[in-house]
Amino acid sequence: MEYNFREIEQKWQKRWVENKTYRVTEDKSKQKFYVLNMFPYPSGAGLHVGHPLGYIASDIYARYKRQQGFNVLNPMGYDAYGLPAEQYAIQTGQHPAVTTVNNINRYREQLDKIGFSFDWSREVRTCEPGYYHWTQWAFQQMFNSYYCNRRKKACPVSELVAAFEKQGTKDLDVACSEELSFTADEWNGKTEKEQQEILMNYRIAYLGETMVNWCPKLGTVLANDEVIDGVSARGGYPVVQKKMRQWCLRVSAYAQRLLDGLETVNWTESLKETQRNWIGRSEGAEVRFKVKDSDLEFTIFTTRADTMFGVTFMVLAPESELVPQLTTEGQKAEVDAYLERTKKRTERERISDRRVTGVFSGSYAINPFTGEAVPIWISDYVLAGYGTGAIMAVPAHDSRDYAFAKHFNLPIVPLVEGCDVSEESFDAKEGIVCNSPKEGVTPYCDLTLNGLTIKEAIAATKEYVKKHNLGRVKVNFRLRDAIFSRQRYWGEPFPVYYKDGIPYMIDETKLPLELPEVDKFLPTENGEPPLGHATRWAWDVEKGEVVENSRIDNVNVFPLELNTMPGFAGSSAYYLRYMDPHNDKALVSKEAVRYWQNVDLYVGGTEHATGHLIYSRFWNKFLFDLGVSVTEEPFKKLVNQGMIQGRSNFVYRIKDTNKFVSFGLKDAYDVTPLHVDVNIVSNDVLDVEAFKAWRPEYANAEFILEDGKYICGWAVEKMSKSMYNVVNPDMIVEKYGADTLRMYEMFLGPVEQSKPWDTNGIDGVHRFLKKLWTLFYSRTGEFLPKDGEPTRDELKSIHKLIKKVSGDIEVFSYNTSVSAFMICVNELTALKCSNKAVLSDLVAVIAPFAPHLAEELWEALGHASSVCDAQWPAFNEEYLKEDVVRYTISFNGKARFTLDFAADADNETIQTTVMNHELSQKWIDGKLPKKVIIVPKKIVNIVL
RNA sequence: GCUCGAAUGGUGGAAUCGGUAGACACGAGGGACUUAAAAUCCCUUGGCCAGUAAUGGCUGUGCGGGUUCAAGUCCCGCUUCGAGUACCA
Repeated sequence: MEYNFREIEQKWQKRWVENKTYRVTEDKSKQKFYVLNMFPYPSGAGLHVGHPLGYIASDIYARYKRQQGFNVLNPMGYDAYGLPAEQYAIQTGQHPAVTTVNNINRYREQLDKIGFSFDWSREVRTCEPGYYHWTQWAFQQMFNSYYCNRRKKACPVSELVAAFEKQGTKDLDVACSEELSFTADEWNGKTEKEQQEILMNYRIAYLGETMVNWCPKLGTVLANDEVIDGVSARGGYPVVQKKMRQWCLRVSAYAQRLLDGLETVNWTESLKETQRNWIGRSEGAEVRFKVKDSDLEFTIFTTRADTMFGVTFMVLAPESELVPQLTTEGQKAEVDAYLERTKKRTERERISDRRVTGVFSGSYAINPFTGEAVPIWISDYVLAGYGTGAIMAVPAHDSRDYAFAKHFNLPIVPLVEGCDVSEESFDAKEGIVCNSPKEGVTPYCDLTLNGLTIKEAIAATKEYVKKHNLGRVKVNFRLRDAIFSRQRYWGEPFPVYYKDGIPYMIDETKLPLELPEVDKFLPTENGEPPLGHATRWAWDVEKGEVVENSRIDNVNVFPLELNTMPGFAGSSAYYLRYMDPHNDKALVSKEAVRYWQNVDLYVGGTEHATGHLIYSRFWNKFLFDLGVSVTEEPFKKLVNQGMIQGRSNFVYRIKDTNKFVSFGLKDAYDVTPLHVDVNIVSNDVLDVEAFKAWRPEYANAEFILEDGKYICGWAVEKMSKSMYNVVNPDMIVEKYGADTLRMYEMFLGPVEQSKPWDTNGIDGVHRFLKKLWTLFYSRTGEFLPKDGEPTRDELKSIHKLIKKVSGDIEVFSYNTSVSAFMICVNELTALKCSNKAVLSDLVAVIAPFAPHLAEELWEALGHASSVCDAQWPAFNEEYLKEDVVRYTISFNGKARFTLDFAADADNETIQTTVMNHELSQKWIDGKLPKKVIIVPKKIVNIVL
């Protein structure tokens, strides 16, 4: 009987649905295990063969854990808000909700064919009100919280207000946008509006005036991780800097915790490193500089406090608030011209064109360590957003300052013994400090760093700064607050209305605030976001409901926020929602979250390293402070699956003809390589007839063949329609079955590694499954397995397999597991094994990989339950023991011959036997060997 | 520029603690069955050399050194490729 995968797979997929096989509930009698995939954005293109890679890997793990007796949560859902659906809506007028649902249905259809063990009853979609209710709710909680640096957690803003009323900002140590200082009396004397504005400085979700990445083409702002090389990550449109009032999340408050948390999670070192770099902690000092002939002073941040004596000028960011204050009359025209020029440059230009530019402000700053006056310059190599937006320039020891000094002919003072700064700066933090204070100059302060190492000098200077109150020791982070507003339609609406220009949260009990209908998805004529088109988008405070805009009256009815939330809002806490997806009272119930805790295994791509994986850790930490989440970190272990690239094929057309020459002969002609659809190429051999039928212009194509075949060239490229290298999983499933697809994707190589898709090897895997089938069914359809005692060889083979696969799954080495299956099946076939017990074990261990086939065979073997609940077999070392162990006998590391010994032979016996062996005598040649090394089970090496 | 990772046959990739490479699969070549094809099965397959043959020898994991009885694996110095990040003071 043939292995009829189509029938088998259909049958079991239906049964799984009927029997609710993958439904999970909180079961306190079992240990939980939470497996999660990064949920997909359902794009219009559908799934290609690369998408399921991670899902298959995690599905195998989930099934394996279940067979080990764990209660496994393995959910799936959709990150349904996003730009493509909205862009499509703008072009076609089709409502994004419709596009999204269509895409989701298509995804679901494709996913179902692969046989995943997802509990679809827990599906979430970020665009559904029942889901974004809790996205909005979390935002409100952030609005109502501030971050206390002392307790290192988020606390209610009401506590902060109480503190202001009692003692103003005295003893305040909280995360803020700007250091403010006021007394209780001053606070109490302020109007509501003024107080609200001050509170914005402290809220975790706050409205802030910030420089944003504005993408004119998309008509929206983008977060830093959504901008790559100065263009938008989606669409690749130019991005410019613009100051805007936006909702922001005070992610920076959590910088230290985000950094510390990395030590506690089981992620790859490289991913943790990426996050560390993104968080960018740097220890340094803030030092105040007075402005010459003025009462003004300003603060700079430096990590190189030891270089205070090498400061030869100061630089301000063009956007710095100090610029207008420090620009002198005489320089004003020049400065304004410079500011105008830099403003026009996009982020991209600033990156690509790194010419040294700058302008003198006309003012001088007094170095607090030397009393020296140094000129203050303005240049765009200093960033407004980092540190204080102002730096002290030490050209001798900073390459950027060096380039600037050279360009504008400013002095360079070296401070490290023996360093040569005639050609380039000496940036290394190694060496002995000299020149401080400058030789021959009467010291202005009593600090001498000469003779110290740079490290010691930094510490000494920091100490001095503290002692003399010249500034303070400071830790800076590169991590910025996340900009949380998008000028888009297809996103979560903010549950916010505006009264007198001040944002207020709509009542928590009235959530969710549903996305309104609009007739156009573009910005309005006066530049408002698309929600500006909504006619019913006002909030009646009295009634607690959305009403017509016409009713806005400044008493009870107020306009609602027009921005929507960014893509990462909905994906930041979805793993919590899966624990309790239908709860309309809370994001997640206490019981559910206490049971499921956090994600044990998270599988997804590295592209989310600085986006989703930062935001969602932040979001979780915030919810942890609130007591909603019960763990500090959301994802215990993280596996990054590699990207599957396309393997494109080429045909070579001889120029100006319709003649195509085979790969091996192409060098003899003048040819143009052309992409050819990989689906009509097999093992790089072109299906010539299919090629003629592929495109009308090729109908009359002629071919120059080699060995009667047309061989195509190939290259690894991104999988995309335009390269004709997209392989659709449905096609593979249709041709070979889901089980073959699953096993083949795993066999392709390590899950973490990126690799090109190549359908060529799939026959081998399919052949293997057919071979497995023949262990169970004869050609005539007779069921072969019989009761009885397994032989020693059979036991050895199957236990070797169990041991190997058990170990491999734990470390995600699925490709070697598939090899092990092949070896075992070959062995059992050779042994003509028909033992039921042995074959049951085989089916049980292959079940996570090929669930449909396993179910079919499991049932045939007479088991009543699903193979999903088949206990994972234990291996017995006894069976793996060899009777005889073959040793390789080496002399000075060169293998010479082999000898067999009983497995339990002791070293002394082995040594004696080897030394007395006639073949050994030839090499030893009568002399005594220096050393005999016996490596257990492997080698006897005799050192002569 | 900085950080991290990788490099093994024609190809994808194996190789726990350093243990004497190339598992498994593809492709290729040869053979069996068949009128023929498909399917299936068997043999060979890193390179070079010797032999009628079983077999034997040399060489071989990007390059150059080193440690070791023994190095794909450890150490030092390079080359190339990939990923992340980019004026972060």
